[in-house]
Parts: sequence; C-alpha cells; structure tokens
Amino acid sequence: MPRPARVSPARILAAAAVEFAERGYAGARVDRIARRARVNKAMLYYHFQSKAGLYRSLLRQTFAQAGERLAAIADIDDPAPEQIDRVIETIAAFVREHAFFPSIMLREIAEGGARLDRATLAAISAVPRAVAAIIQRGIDQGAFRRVNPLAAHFAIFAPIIVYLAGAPIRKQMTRGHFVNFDLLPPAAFVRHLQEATRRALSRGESSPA
Amino acid sequence: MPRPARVSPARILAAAAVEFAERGYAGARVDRIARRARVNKAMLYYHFQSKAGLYRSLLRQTFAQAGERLAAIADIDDPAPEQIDRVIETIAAFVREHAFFPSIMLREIAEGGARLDRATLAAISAVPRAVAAIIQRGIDQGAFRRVNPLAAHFAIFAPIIVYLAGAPIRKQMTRGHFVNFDLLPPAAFVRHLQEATRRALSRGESSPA
DNA sequence: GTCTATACTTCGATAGAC
DNA sequence: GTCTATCGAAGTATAGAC
Repeated sequence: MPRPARVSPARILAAAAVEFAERGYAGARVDRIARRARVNKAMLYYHFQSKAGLYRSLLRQTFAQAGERLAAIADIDDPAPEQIDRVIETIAAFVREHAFFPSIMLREIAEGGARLDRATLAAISAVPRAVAAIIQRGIDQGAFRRVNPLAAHFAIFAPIIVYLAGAPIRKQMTRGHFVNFDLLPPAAFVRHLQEATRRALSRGESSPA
Repeated sequence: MPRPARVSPARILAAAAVEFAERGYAGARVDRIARRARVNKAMLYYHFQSKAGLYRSLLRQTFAQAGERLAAIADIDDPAPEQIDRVIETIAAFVREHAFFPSIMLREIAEGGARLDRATLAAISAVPRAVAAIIQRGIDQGAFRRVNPLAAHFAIFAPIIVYLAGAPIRKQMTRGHFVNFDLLPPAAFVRHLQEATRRALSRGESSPA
C-alpha cells in the first residue's frame, strides 16, 4: 500500500526557498510561502511548527545535500587539481538545481548564524570541511604548495557564491550603464576561477615581488 | 558663528549601520536605531524621511567613500602587483573602520539591489569599476596576464567580504567543534589572498593540466 | 528642533469546524 | 489533514503640543 503522496511538505519547502532567498528571513512572509506552495497557511503550520522551524528545515536539508556532494569528490581517487576543478563545477551545478542557494548562504553569513540550531550549523559546516579536506589531501600528496586549506577554501567558495547570487544586481548595474557585466558571462567566470585557483595552489615560485 | 552641532544625523547613520548590518533591511527596527542613536524616533523621521530613505543615505555615503579610496589607488603610479596588494589592504582597512560594511554588502547582493535608487546604485558600482580598472591597467602594462578584469575583481573582492562578514558564524562553528577556524586568523587570510592573487594574475605558464 | 501619544497596518500564529 | 476566521503583537509613521 503506497503512502499517501505527501507532496505538501516538499512543495512548501520549495516555495520557502524562493521566498527566503528573495527576501531574507525577516522579509519573508508566511502567507506568501503558503500561497506560492498552493497550500493553506494552517497547513503550513501543521507540517512545520513555525516560520523559524520551516527556515531551519530548509537550511538543514539544503546544506546537507551540498555537503554530501562535495564530500563525495574526495572519495574518487583523482589527481588533486582535478578534484578542485570538480569542486568548482559541483558548486556551480548545485546552484543550477537550487537557484536559491547562494542568496540564502550570503544572508546566513551576514546574519551570523543567529537563528541556527546545532544540527543546522553542523550541516552548514560540512561544506567548508569538505573543501578544506580536498585541499589538505592535495598538500599531503605534494600536488599543492603549503597553503592554509581554510584560506584556500574562501578563495574558491566565496567568488562562486557571490558571483551567482549577484546576477540580479549585476543586471541592474549593466542596465544603468555603470558597469558592463555582459563582458563576464558565467562560463568565462568559471574558467577564470578554475585557472586562478590552479595557479594559486600550484607549487613553484611566486611571481617576482 | 558656528553652525549648531548637528550631531544627530551622523549618530543616526552610525546606529543605522549597525542595525541594518546585523538584521538586514527588513529585520531592522526603526525604534532600535533611534534608541541606539539616543534620539527620539520622531527626530529620526524629521532628518530622514523614512526607513528606506535612511537606508539609502547610509549606502550612498558608505559606498561612495569606499569607491573613492579604491579609485585613489590607481592615481599613485605604483607597479600593478603592488596596487593589487594595496586594494586588498585598503578594503581590509576600510572594514576595520566600518565593521558593518561586509554584512550590508552581502545582504545587498542577496537582495538584488531591489530597494536602490539610481544614485545609490551608481555609488556601489564605483567599487567593482575601480578594482577592474586597476587590473586592466596592469594588463595593458604587461604586468598581468590577459584575464577578464571583472572576473579577477570577483576573485579578490568576494573572499575578503565573505571572510570579514563571516566572523560571527565562524566563531559559532569553531565553538561547536565543527570546523576549527582559529587556524585561520585575519593576517593569515590576507596573506594568502595576496599571494594567491599575485599568482593568479602573473604571466608565465599555468600549472601542468 | 524635540517629545508624547497614537493611528494604521501587517504579520505570525491558532482556534475550532469539517 | 484541510479550511475559515480571527486574535494579539509588533512595526512604520504622523499628529500636534512645546
């Protein structure tokens, strides 16, 4: 006997993702989430206990999934530089499937993790841990120079997230003729970041100081 | 005859900066801003017309100042790689004086510039324009390889802002024993980013593919 | 310019019928 | 599980005295 097709919780989470990404936690409206998910507001409170509960559920689920995919990269026994390329591609691909991810991530950083419980914080932590582990492995194998893995993580992760979350404001700047961001399409950006990261991590002397 | 010492507007802006950075536009409370600035709420509405007006004033002023400082770097005739180091130092120094800056910047990116008027958008645009101009100049002089200047801008700017805005959530992750970010103090991060950027921009062959 | 009091609105959350 | 109706708390903004 198949379970009843409890599509509601999934639809609510999907609607919440859009709303929280566009407006932030404080700006998000429970009414809008319910309407977007085509469920009654009381139904929303039936499945999730509160706005905060819904928010945490969304974050836990999303970051756990992202963390798993990044951790999986370390399991395949590829050369370290290729693993780094794959990290960048994996994040970009994840965002293609979860367009709300970068905004929510930036907002949570700005928020200082104020509203997070321990489980959610643990899920988020999986992301830097996975990336830093891959870099550390490359160092141990002698493929990378001796960098601080957490520092290298920031140099990789932050540009991707900021670039992807920044699409709307870039469009505004381009339209207003302030900066022409049409000169920087996504593919060009990804290629630059991969090449820049490869150079940043490769052994061999620095450029002349 | 000295003007009356209109300290109120300045104090209100300072209080607003803290509040908007910590809570975002929607989460910010006008009452809290007024209390923090030790002015009456009606006084706040007297000087600024609305919450949105106050927000825009703050952003215009802050980004204009940041843009000026970065643009000033291009005027001094230093070698390009040193100018890039100076960009990184200047942003870090600016944030030391304006601790609220990174959070507000990240939030505005996530927001998509929804609430901005043309003047404010212009002020924000000055930042990427200044950084990209410095990089382009380095390319023209033959000091840097032919990168996309806007892409390089993201690779520099995003890590600084995310790292600096991320201090509170890093502390939480460290305290919860999820990731030990004590291993990455600010000085180490700045050094990594400077070295990584130098390598990313320097001419000479890439690492072995 | 400065303050008190309050009008008006929106929002998160729940009660209670089905 | 699902819905309608509504409560009570907060929040932006202003009126009007000084």
